[in-house]
Amino acid sequence: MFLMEISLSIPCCTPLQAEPLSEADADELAGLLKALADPVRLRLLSFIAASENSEACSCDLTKPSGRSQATVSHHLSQLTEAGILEREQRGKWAWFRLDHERLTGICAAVCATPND
Amino acid sequence: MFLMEISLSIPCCTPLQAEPLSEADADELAGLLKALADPVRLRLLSFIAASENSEACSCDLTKPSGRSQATVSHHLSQLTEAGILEREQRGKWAWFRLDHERLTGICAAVCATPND
DNA sequence: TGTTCATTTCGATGATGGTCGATATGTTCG
DNA sequence: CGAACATATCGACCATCATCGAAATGAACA
Repeated sequence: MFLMEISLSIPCCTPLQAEPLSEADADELAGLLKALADPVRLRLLSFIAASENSEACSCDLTKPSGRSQATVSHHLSQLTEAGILEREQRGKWAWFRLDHERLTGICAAVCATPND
Repeated sequence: MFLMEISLSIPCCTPLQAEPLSEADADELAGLLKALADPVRLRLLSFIAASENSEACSCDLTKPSGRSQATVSHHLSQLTEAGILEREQRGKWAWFRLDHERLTGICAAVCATPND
């Protein structure tokens, strides 16, 4: 059973339910949602979120995802390009951290209503 | 400038950030996000949300979307199948209403953290 | 500098998905 | 029942995308 409260400010996109979305705004929000809308990417995010400090090394992500190293790199790039992950090079390893604000911004754009 | 507060309970899916998602949970959540992740569908939702009582007739959605009647019907079906829209037949017209709970449930699954 | 290892990029392939015209289904009304 | 209209389904086409092996890039270290 879950009961939770989320406080949001400064969404990343024009809110869906505030007024009719322009084509450009719809493209932008759809692009971010597309980045989320893949089971492998969701599991990568989930794995990272469950790790210490919400960050994980790329080398630890290949095995649990069940995909090739090239495919995992591809997905991580997409999430990074969408601003949902942040990439940091540490020695020869690449570390990825979750950007919680970005994620809540996307949610705010989808769910926020004018009366909020 | 937007400043808003969203109260959530009973998300529709296993939360992304609570623990590592199973493949089945990831597939389910990805399916719902895919339903959202299209600019035409986002604009349809936005148009409906901005209408009286958060509902609109299919006949009023074709023109503003800039797509053919067949394509609009296709998108409305996808949103309905995902539970984001509810379809109701009134005479020969089909009316669609936004399911706010479903939408906030999806957002909760994406954004909710264990400490919420 | 050259070797080693982690990661990205490239190229190709198969699958999924958005789009539309045409047709089918379903609803109202005379 | 039959005509008229709204919506859904069908079939086809084209674009996008997930996937992987192979090759290229980048970083550490001897």
